[in-house]
Amino acid sequence: MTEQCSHSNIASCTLPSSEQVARLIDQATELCDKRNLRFTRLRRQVLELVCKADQPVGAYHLLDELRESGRSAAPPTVYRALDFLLEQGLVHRLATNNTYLACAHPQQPHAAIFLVCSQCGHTQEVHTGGVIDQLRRQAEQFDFAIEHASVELTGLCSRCRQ
Amino acid sequence: MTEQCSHSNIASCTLPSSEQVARLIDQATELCDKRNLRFTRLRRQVLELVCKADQPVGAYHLLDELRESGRSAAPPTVYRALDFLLEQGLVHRLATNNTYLACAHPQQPHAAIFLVCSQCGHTQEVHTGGVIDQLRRQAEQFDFAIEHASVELTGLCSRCRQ
DNA sequence: AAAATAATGTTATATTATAACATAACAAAC
DNA sequence: GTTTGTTATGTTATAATATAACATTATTTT
Ligand SMILES: [Zn+2]
Ligand SMILES: [Zn+2]
Ligand SMILES: [Zn+2]
Ligand SMILES: [Zn+2]
Repeated sequence: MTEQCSHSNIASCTLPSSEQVARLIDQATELCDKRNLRFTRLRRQVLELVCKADQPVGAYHLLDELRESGRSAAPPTVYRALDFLLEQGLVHRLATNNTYLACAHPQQPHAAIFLVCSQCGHTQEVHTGGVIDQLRRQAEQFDFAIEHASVELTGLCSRCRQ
Repeated sequence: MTEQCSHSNIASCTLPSSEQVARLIDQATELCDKRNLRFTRLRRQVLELVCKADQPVGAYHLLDELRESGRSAAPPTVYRALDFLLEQGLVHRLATNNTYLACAHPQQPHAAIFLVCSQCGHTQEVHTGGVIDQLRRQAEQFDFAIEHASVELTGLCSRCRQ
């Protein structure tokens, strides 16, 4: 997991510290508890793997990691866990490259946009009310009610531009 | 193809008229001519199929239609044609549902956003400089240079809301 | 403890897309 | 107009992503 918080952009290319991962797992535990949902060992393990990755990861990469960890796993194993995490807003899915990444702010529901580096894969989640509001206004002009906004910007990150 | 022009929103749910399809084919012919590219029979046929569809279509749907038309075709047949059309800006690809639709304004390069109805599949291409400009500004704050913006809004279209 | 529910295991298969190499069509050069 | 190089297409196989269907296990409720 990269530091995806738009408020601490400077550290955005550092590797995920174990503290950051632990914090997200704690938040997830609390959140599932609050919602009376089972944060099972499998779901926790998949979230950990997604958090630890320094880039969005594919489902089959997670599957390999689950297997390496000794657990018996097949595609449905990982897809079901990912579906749960997606429903709970703990991870996001990037449609442009079929990958999954941990949400940086799972506590409150939010719309986000993603900056995906086409060179190094580094991906940053940005919470920006402004863009989403403007999209909503645009959609309203067409009498269109947005249920989900997928905004994925592909390009070069600051590091790769230098 | 649906009428995707943001200037004639009212007709957005009408079926594509053969004139509209013919117009887009003409534009494509002219455009390829200008660029010294070969608008072959296959490429024309695939573009026609995409244009005639009243919704974005999947690659394998196009493949079936090619075969029904009597042509020998395999997956690479359609994907290569689609790649060409994508490169030339004649069609767009929707990442959220792996479908392809004809560009409403292939003449000038542009960034577009898509309103995808989750109920009827109707999809509208909207050209809106404002949103893209704001996205670009947001990205600049992170020293990020956008190469491609994928903005796909899923929700209910006006017809399905009633 | 029994019954109901939810989660996971397991096998098979669907869907989307590309690799690799052969053939054919076309364009440029001779 | 034939050779030569280039581009496009045909063809077979396979990769990558995702889901269906049903059996088993774990958890919760009664
Ligand atoms: Zn998030
Ligand atoms: Zn980068
Ligand atoms: Zn367009
Ligand atoms: Zn609709």
